[in-house]
Amino acid sequence: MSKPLHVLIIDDHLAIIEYYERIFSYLSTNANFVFEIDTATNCDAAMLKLKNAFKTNPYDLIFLDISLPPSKDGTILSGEDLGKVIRQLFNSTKIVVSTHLNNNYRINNIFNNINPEGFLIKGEAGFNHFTEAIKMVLNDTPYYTKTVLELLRKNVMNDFNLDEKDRQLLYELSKGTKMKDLPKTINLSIGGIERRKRLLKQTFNVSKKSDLVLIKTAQEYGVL
Amino acid sequence: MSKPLHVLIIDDHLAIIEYYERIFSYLSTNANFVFEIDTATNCDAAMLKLKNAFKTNPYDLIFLDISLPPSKDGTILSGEDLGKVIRQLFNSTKIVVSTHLNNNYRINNIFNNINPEGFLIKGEAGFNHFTEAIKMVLNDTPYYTKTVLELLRKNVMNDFNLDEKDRQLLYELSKGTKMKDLPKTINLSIGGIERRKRLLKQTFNVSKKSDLVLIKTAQEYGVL
DNA sequence: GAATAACCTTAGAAAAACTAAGGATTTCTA
DNA sequence: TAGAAATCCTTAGTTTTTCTAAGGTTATTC
Repeated sequence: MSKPLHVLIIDDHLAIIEYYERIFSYLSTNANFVFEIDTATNCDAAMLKLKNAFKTNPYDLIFLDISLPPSKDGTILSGEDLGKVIRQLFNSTKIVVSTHLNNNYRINNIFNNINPEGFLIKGEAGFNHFTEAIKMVLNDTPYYTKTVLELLRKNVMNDFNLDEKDRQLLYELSKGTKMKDLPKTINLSIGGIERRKRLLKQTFNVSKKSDLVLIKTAQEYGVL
Repeated sequence: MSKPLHVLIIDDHLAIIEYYERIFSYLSTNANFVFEIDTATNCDAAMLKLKNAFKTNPYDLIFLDISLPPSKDGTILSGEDLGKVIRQLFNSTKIVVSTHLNNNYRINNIFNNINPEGFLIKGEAGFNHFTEAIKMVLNDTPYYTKTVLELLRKNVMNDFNLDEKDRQLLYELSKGTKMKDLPKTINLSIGGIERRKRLLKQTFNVSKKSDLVLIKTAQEYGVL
């Protein structure tokens, strides 16, 4: 019998953890896998498990929720930070992100920060999706659910060449941040920001239209 | 009983067509689908089918090979052109591209020109992949095989902000075009092209390395 | 080893991006 | 609804980036 696959489940809802455990146990009996499963319900517990595993028995697979309460010392703010740590610590650990977040900007950020092998949106993933995801990811094939795939697809398509500031601007606008407050976060003069907004409206073909239209269009294109 | 799904299979190998037909027939008996299947083995035949279907019975699903012999009149050069026509003619037809091509530059182009709902690399797709692809695509969920997914994933990740000229430069270099000939195709002075190449090497962290290294790195990142 | 192409530097021109300031217009709100 | 606040749109001037042109150095190759 081969060495069991070391798995860590990180989620702040016990019910979800139990759900995942059931899925792994199903795979054990039906697909000939052997798992050794750890769990953590918050960032601190997760960090502890990760540090221990680092020395002795690195994880093969980590299920990672993004919305987690921050660590006590405030250094780890979410599952996203945790994911970054995992990538730093282990280089062959497969990460499967499972989250209810479903807006493009956040998904994009998660790809940039974690680049997970699997990415499931909770609302669209059921038992079959999870079993499939585990099998695929362990087999070196990425697994993404519908919303994620659609975002990826839009992403290859459009070639807008926005830089970080553009994206930040769009994001802040979508949150309703006021123009006069933007220079604090974006490091440009009001004029410069206005210029960029004008150009953004141009690239999205919504010149002369409202900011709301800009935001919605950017979202449609999967940029936001 | 519901209206049958109108399917067109385009591939220049009869064996492949018969293989696909078997898959559709399997789905008919095992997954309660009803298909009406047309086939075409070259661009002209495909165009004819498309034009006929346009008036009477538009296709729900089209399986499209990319490497096809060009049409007699030389207007349709490959499955890629055919895909563009399909997108122009029909707006609700799902396209599944199945091809043996597997380099990033071509895959990228196919996304930009056709943006298929399904994309399978022939070497990595077997019976299960095809049945799964059909079911998923008809259910409005994109389906892509491993290589394609990995490319898409790289694509969200890297944020190099290359413009058309950069890409063109990389492409020409990869073909072995000489620097002195580039101004003819790229519309910049030699100096400007040299500058861009220097910057490209910088963004890919291969400054001071050879052009070949640049090309290979760009390919690894899925840009080329 | 001479020709050819690639690479690098420099100086200057041209274009693009940004700042700052002020006025016109719209939107908010008390 | 009048006044305040925020946005939008100029303009003029500065800084930064990008490009051209030309010439010199270093590899390649025939």
